[in-house]
Amino acid sequence: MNLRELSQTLGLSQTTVSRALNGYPEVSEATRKRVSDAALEHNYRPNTRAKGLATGRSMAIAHVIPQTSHHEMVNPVFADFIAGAGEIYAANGYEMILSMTGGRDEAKVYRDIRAKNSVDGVIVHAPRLNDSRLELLQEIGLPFVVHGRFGHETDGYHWLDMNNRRAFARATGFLAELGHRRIALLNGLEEMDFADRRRSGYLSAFRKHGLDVDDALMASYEMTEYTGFDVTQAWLNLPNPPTAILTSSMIMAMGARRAIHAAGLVLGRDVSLISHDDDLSYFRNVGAVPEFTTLRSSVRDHGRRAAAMLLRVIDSPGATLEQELLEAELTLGQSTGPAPVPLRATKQG
Amino acid sequence: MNLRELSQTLGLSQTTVSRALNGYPEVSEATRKRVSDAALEHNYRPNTRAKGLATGRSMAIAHVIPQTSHHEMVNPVFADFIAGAGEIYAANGYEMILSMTGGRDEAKVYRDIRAKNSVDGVIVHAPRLNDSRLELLQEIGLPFVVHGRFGHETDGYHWLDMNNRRAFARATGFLAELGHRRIALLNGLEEMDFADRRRSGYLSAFRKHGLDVDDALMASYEMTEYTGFDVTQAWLNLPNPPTAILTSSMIMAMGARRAIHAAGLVLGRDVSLISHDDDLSYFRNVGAVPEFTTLRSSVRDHGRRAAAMLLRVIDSPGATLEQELLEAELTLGQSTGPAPVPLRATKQG
DNA sequence: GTAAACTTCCAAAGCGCTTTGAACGGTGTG
DNA sequence: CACACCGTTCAAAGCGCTTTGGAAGTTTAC
Repeated sequence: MNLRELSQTLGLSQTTVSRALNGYPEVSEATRKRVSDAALEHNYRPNTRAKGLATGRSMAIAHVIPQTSHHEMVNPVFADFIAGAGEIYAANGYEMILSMTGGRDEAKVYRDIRAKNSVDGVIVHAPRLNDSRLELLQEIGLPFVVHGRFGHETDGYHWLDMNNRRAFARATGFLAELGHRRIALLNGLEEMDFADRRRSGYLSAFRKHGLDVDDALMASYEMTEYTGFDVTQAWLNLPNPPTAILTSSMIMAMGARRAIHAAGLVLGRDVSLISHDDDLSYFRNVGAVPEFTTLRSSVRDHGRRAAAMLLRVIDSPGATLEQELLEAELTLGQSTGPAPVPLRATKQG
Repeated sequence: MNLRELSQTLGLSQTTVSRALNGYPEVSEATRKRVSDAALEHNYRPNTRAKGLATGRSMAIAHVIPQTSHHEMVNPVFADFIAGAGEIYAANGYEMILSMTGGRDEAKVYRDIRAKNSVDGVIVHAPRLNDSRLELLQEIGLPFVVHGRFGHETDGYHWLDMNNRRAFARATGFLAELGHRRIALLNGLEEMDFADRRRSGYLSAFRKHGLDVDDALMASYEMTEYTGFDVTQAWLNLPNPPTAILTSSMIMAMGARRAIHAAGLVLGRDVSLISHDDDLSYFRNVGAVPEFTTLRSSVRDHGRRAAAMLLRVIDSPGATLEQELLEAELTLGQSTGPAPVPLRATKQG
């Protein structure tokens, strides 16, 4: 059933039917009712493409997923982010199209999207420290919202980010106040913006608490379970191992936990652990007292907010610069405790 | 740059330019070259919507992600499946649109997709045992491929599935041959088709090896880490605990491993564990001898195959019924070993 | 040299929608 | 009664592409 057929069965013009369905004022309530009843009865939906062609709007948003690395091809947090964004799109009649850059030229993917005119806007994922995408996107003039920020270039574009720096400063400070002086950081890949901000927060707390930075205790890797295990195991074998570890993802934290157990140590007593937690549904850190102390920030919620932001930007372009910085919540769990005694002793010496 | 502009700069008609770019024979090689050079130079891409409107094909595939349950809202394996499918779509000029049913009426989502005419086909995820979608999809006449099967209704539609029954029969048999007699099954939600087939395979091995089925050792839950932990912990506290556990997902296996460690037991010695493994990139079970013994079947590969299948179905509708059953690979790791002695003794008694 | 057969290109219609500009009938006003 | 005005409806153009049905121009066949 298309518009022409529907209008014919109603004995009305396409114009009137179209207007009735789209809520235009120049149609009487009586006919509007008649039209929408008929539309419902025949399960009429306007053809997406025809509507898009006529309006110049496609009612679709693209999420461009970069291939961040060889192993971490699909970061599991994308799934939750996208689920959140999808809620907003569904509620607003938008479609979500997903496009993985794979091995292809990233710039080409964006340019294609622009040239094909198939979406009204883009959500940019996984911004890097020196990311050519900012310039590119501004050049091609496609509305976009970034989940995160592009290094020091934080102005002139719309973004939504978690306050990574403050979160990791806070967590590091919390551990320092528990007496830990050897605090390790198990971070994501160095070139990622979030990883840089987290390290920066970590280091600022070191300065504030007068701790000595040890490069050996800062690692940047793909955020897989096995990396978490390997790195932690290596750290625990150090002559002067860390008494506390900060990890950038729950998956890494699970690997770290495994290494700690494997070494015969007890989490929260021998080694403290704080992880950033995207609050993924299938990893939920539950219980009266959760197992892990975490910096929690729901990536699903980020998805919702970023999507809503993009829709606002599309609706009123150039209205305001939308920038939202979300705070992570430090949630106490059983994985943190005071620094073990032997190290407290060295702290005094 | 659109077709009209491009044809004007070339001094050709839109017809000729369109044909040149789409490889039609009635255009000389010389002009074809001239046209495609100009298209490249101006970065011309045909407008997706206009092309779709004209051809009646939208060059897009929808993946409809059901909300399987409250907690496991976004099954993490979808991400990898979709990444695999995305490769195929990208290589064939298709777009992938993602649509989560969320809390909405599932049938309505499919009907809308059909009525809006915005995709050429659908991949159906997470089929259930009694799933009304089969009838619905056949009624509305939208090409579709199912990842999995709809219960006993295995004919009359295109599907790609893993041989869940055989895989779990094999793993159970393998454990039985190692002397285990108390083998537990930690499965996904009961209404899911895959869970039913896995239990059926598990039970068939019980019959074959003359083992006694104990309902207390069969659990069906959402496949989260915490469920894996909780259920395993409860099992280990049983007066007559299992000596081996089969899990339906690596995430559950990780929870199970945690419970085994927490009980002071050693994986592969005190308790054996075999998990189904979707071969997710961030959970990859690596190492010379992998930690877990698994039934491995790359869900990313499933995504590729299902996508390719759907494209074939769309290209030649009604050609053949495409049904592909993939075998999982039993990969030996360190999580399995002979049944511990005290239980071997009871086996004799 | 002319008809037939290709080759190469084009004008125009059509895909299903929105939207502009105009028409039509009914009301209120002077 | 004529006029303007308003509410309601419509015909037609246009979005950017493909494709049908020619129409030129070029080659081959007799």
